[in-house]
Amino acid sequence: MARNSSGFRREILEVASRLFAVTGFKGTSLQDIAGEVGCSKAALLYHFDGKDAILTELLTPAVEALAELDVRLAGLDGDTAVRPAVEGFVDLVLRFRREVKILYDEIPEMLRHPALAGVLEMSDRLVDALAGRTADPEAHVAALMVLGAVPVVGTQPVPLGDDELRAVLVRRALHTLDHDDTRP
Amino acid sequence: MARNSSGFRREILEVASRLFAVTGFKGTSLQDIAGEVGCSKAALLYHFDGKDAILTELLTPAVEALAELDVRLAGLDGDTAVRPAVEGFVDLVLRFRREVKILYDEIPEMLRHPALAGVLEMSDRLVDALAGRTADPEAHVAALMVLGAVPVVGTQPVPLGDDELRAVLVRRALHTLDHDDTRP
DNA sequence: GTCTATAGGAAGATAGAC
DNA sequence: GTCTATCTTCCTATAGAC
Repeated sequence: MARNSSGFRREILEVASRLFAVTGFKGTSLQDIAGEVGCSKAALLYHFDGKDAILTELLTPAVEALAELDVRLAGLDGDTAVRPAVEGFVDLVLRFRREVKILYDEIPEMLRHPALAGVLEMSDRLVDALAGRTADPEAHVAALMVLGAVPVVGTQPVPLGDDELRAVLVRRALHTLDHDDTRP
Repeated sequence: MARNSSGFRREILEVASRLFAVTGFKGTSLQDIAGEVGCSKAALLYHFDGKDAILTELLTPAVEALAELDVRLAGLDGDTAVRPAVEGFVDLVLRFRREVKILYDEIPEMLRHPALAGVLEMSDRLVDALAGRTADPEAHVAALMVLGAVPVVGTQPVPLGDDELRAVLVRRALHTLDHDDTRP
């Protein structure tokens, strides 16, 4: 036959990974995967113990790589941890883009909701403004960083009052964008 | 009676908002909301035209505020847009924390999946390493910013090759953390 | 190994009693 | 206005034929 068992497994994982990254885990049904692969739901469930098992097999390498980074950093004190942490984290994210997208693309999935019409376009223009309306790729990257950074900090518990948090966030975002405040 | 119509509507919105922010939109059923409010699904659907209508009413103020910022920034050229963009964005996120959480907390919902066991704890330790293992709140904020920034950039289309993107990301992340590379 | 058929359940939404 | 009961649809997962 054209595809052996393990080849079929890999094909299922490949399709599932792509669909999960686009429509989210919950937003993707076995039907969707089966349709794309060109087989039945039952065939999927012969090769995997369930939808969860597919996700688990998909994410395990990335989680293991994170665990390795975790161990590596545990041995480093204070300042010496910063650079390895940054490099390790960046490498991890870039290496497992697809897997990270599975986590994060529940957001674009939500952004397709009618209630959020136009938000994507406004975000693009916001990034443009944050980048100082230049075509410089590095400014664009820095602007995207701010776009991702602020919501995470804003929705996470932080040991700061609201006014203080606002001031710190604005200052550090401007710093990231190389627009440090020089006013008195 | 104890609660009038509009009071009931507000209570439904309040409960829905909280549940959406914790378990995500798709992860929260009308049953869940009704149970928490202490009424039936039918009662919910008497006051709202459906689950989507609840979400829409919940997110509309935040989307409108974003639209206002969008208009305000459209009139500003180049560099002059950066600071208002940063301040406007930070204010927006902090003012609509709950709504932003509804978008972003599809992720923590996923992080509860067995395949991702331990990832939250490892993330906490990663933030600690990124912050240089200090108790300084600003360093902690900067570390959280990097944690949020890198995945967004890594999963977004950027006009850079992989090696270049890695280099830019590492450099700017270190810059955000005040650990700029001073090596030759 | 892969299929069809179906069980079994949960979701959103509706109908009609009160 | 709010309820119970029900409808429809979609989901995951299983059983058994081929």
